[in-house]
Amino acid sequence: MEMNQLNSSYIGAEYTMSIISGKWKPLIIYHLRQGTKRYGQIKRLVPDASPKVLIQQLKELEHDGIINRKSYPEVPPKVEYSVTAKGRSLYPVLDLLWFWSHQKL
Amino acid sequence: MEMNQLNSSYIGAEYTMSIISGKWKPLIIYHLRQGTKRYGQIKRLVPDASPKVLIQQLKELEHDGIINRKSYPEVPPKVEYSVTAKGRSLYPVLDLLWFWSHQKL
DNA sequence: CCGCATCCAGGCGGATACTG
DNA sequence: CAGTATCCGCCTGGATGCGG
Repeated sequence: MEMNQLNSSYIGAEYTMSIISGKWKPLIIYHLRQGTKRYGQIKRLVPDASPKVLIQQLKELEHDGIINRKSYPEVPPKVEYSVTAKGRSLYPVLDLLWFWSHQKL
Repeated sequence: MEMNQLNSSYIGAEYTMSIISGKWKPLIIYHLRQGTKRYGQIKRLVPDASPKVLIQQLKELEHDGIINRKSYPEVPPKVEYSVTAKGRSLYPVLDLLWFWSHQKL
């Protein structure tokens, strides 16, 4: 499928946006892009997100197959988040969105 | 400014999305991409949008400099909408969003 | 340490009827 | 023809306190 032809409309663009358009999702993905992180680390990197919302966004990203959650059966608990292959395929999209916003026209 | 370096975080990606993430905006831009259109034509091309919401989306796109509104002082009224240069610079973004959603992983 | 439960507020979009 | 006006439901995200 070639991009230059037959984007029959932009149906589907909304789908992509629905996946990355949570309040903290781009930031979460950005930080996880630097490498696997524990929940507490993410919490500190995104301090303005309340725990409820942060968990919510992580769950949605996990549900959409963008990130992976790995829980270790330890005490105290340890949970690691990392970006999946599908998630990595989003990098060019987020890069372009970022780039457009910083462009002078 | 190069895209491959220093996207200091993804701050800004949200801005781009806020511009194109109205319910009918991608579809509106898609249709206007084919050429200048009158309000009534857009209304027929996007029939599921109520007049209120359609106008609202057009106004926001205009306010953000994505489309241009040209009103002719005639009776009956005639209004034409077209995509601006800034709006055209969004095409690659929307194309990529569309492409990602149709990708098999 | 890593969450979940509850309550709440603001904004977006839908339905319908009306106007210069 | 090209919009306005009004009312209203839903969903996202925020605040706060509790639990395994």
